Amino acid sequence: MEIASKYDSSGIEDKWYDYWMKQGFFHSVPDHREPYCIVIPPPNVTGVLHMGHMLNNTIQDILVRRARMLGKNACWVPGTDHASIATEAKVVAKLKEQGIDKATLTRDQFLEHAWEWKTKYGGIILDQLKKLGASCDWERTCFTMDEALHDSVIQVFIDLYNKGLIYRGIRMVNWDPKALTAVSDEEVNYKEVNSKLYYVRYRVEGSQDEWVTIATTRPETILGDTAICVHPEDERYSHLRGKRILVPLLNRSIPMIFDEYVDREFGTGALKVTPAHDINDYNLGLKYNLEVIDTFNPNGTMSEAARLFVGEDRFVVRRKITEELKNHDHIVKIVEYTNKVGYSERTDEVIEPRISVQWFMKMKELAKPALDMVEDDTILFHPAKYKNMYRHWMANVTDWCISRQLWWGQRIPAYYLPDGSFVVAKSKEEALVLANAKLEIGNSIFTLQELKQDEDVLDTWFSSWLWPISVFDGIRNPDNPDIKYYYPTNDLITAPEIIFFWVARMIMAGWEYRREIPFKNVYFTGIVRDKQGRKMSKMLGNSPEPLDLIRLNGADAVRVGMLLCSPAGNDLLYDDALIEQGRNFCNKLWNAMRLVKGWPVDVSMAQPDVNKVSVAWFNAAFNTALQNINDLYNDYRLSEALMATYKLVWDDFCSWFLEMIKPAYQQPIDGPTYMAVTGFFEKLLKVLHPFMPFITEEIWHIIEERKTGESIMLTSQPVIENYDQELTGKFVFAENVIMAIRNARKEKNIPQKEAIRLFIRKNNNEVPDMTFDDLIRKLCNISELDYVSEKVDGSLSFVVGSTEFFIPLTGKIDVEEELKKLEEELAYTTGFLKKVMQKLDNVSFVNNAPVAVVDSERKKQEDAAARIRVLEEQIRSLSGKS
RNA sequence: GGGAGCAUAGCUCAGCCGGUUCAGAGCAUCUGCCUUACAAGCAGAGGGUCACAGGUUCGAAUCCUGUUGCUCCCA
Repeated sequence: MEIASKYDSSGIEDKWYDYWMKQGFFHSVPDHREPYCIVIPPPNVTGVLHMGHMLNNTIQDILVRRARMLGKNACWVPGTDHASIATEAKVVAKLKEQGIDKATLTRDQFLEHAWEWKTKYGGIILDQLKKLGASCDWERTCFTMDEALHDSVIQVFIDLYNKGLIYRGIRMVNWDPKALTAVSDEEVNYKEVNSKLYYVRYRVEGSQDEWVTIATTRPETILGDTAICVHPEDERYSHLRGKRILVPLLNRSIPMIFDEYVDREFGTGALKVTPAHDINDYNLGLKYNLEVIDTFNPNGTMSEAARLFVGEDRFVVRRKITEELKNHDHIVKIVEYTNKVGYSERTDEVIEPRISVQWFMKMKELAKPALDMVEDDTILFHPAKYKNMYRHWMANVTDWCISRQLWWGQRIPAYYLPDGSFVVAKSKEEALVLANAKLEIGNSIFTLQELKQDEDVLDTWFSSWLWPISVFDGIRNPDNPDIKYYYPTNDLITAPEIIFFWVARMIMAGWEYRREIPFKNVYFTGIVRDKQGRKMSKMLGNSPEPLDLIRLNGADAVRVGMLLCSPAGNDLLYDDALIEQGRNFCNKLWNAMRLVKGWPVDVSMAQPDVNKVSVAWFNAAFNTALQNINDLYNDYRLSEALMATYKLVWDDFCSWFLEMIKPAYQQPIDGPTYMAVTGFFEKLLKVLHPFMPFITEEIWHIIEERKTGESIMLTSQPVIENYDQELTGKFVFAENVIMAIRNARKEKNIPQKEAIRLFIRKNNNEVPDMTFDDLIRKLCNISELDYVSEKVDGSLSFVVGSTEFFIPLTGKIDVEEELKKLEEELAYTTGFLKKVMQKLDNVSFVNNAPVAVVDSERKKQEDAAARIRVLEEQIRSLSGKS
């Protein structure tokens, strides 16, 4: 059979993915086995696959596939998130393109469009994950607005409201004037911007020419000023006590107030107070009972209350009012200034602090157990450093604003009565019952028509925080078999950016509704950046198209490339070279298969000793490596587990083992060795499978005939078996000998084809160990290998440990060069011995250091001394001759 | 402004509850090789005052203090 010399992933990957799907290998139902469960961090329905998803989902797939091969009942639940703001923005934009204004639609009409959009685009990202090889249980695919999940959210809202944990309150919120909704503190990004600091003077009421100068970055808010505040101990302003000030342009009279809040060093030390448009001013307003004048409309234009510039945009007004203030001689100066401005994470619009009525959730009570469970390692973070960040946030947690002024999402189940009070209930009908039950006897009862449901929807995270429970319908049916079997889930793989948005809140919800953790481990991935360390973004155009990468290199290569350089929690600097490395590795594996498949097998042949020892050695190497790989997995050091596997395959298996047992050209291999080789190959494929699902499946089917319905993904991971522990150490010596001979050949230009003789002299009464002598003979093309008691003249020589090796050569020995090399080695070893002696001569060291350490130093001393004797003797005899 | 983390080879990182010549890995670089699995390869080589300055110790990349630089989180 002719097999291509280069591995080509095209065709192979789709073939196997279809096969896995058709066979239903990804599907899981509860049974007697130990469960292993991951719920996917649901990507937005607006999203398309980006590099971050690739990394994140590769890791999940590795863990799931491995768990499956460890005999667990593995279940990876996929799904998507409705993403209120992002999706609504997309739908609004799309409608606009079609000439439809959202404002002309009813809520129901709009939602119809939104669902249509979701049906059309919402599944794209999940389909893309299939190209990556993701072994999700697609039959369990969930969406945060599916009926079950929706109802769970509503039920939880009602429950928390009844427990007094949800309340309605007037607060300063982060208003997004573009999305026309409040957003939570976590959804505001602060960016440093170059702006200006305007020094504006306000006239003191009742005076002709007495002024107070304030400094502000937002002159457009002057129209909403309701006080001027200075520090009570600021002598510059003490004369203004009891005075009133006139707001420029409006001549509205406002009080002077005195509060320690003011920073005397900043600006002029006098602060204009605009309670409606600044959180700190708002607090001052509460304290001094100031008037609140909201001068902005929801869309960021000036409201009637501003009296000037009504209907004009806040940033246009900033410019215009500055002109106007100049004209009236109120501007003292304008200086350049850098400050931090909040931007909406969703729309990138400048956030406007705004007073409004919103729904909030109390966090303090829920945060306590959620913090404890991470502190005491009931839930483990990988890497653990994120515990610090988590602790800090949880200890300073503030109430969560959960209402959003949108239509796409779970509508808040609160119903308002004509008198402005409200009841919270699952349906309008139930709300009516509750409302009437509250009535005092004699009052006329309410009708359905009189009830008005709250217009707002809930924050998307208010549904995702239930995700690990709600995907199994564990809120509505807390005792159903799925939730009881799969929950708590095992691992969560996510980005540190959403540790508060999501991770912390899932832990809270898990405790509140199941009295259990939602997952045992949280693995934080890094951010995928470009070579210059910049975050990948559409705007910069610095992100490769993931599906192109997969098409060109194969999903296995992409998975390997991405993982190799991304230890948990460290950012990954993406480089095409990484994928190339993955691709080369696929090719290596492929060619190893070609080699082995190409050997004719002669079952009548006895197994040569050299093969026997080689097999025993690789068995030792494999098991040692497997132990290490298992340990790395257990520590969630996946990239290191991959690297260890990579080296086991490439170095130990391909570079050493296959060369060791390789038959001569066109010669057959013996049966037992061939069986061992294919056995090892299969074990390696299994260890590799979680990292590289496609190529391992392909090769697994090539190296042996398989039945329909069989798959490597259903096999078991190799377990540690007995092996000769001493063999690894003995091989290191042989390896050194082989490398020394290769070097000698290279230096002397002796081609591999030309056989050489090798003589070995043991010193210091050492007994020769001949375990690998045949192997050395084979790999180095040695025609004659003998032990001698005297040095061999006219030979190239080298020393390994304190054993001397001689390669007889005619006329090719450069004595000077040999001496130089020996002198160098001697100098090095002498230096080493000196250092060891320094330690051993130090009484404190011998007395204080552990016995094992001292012993090991003594051993070093002996070995070095023995080696020095041999080197010195070689030098003596060599220079004696010259 | 408050807090956290990091600094080791050209790059990405491991080592860090002190103890093997401990200074490592992969990639990159350089030198030989188209050796009948693989040039997407093989065989080798070079490369670091472990950010800087002190301290503790018989012994420090590892522990302590300070300095500098970078990153992240919160306000």
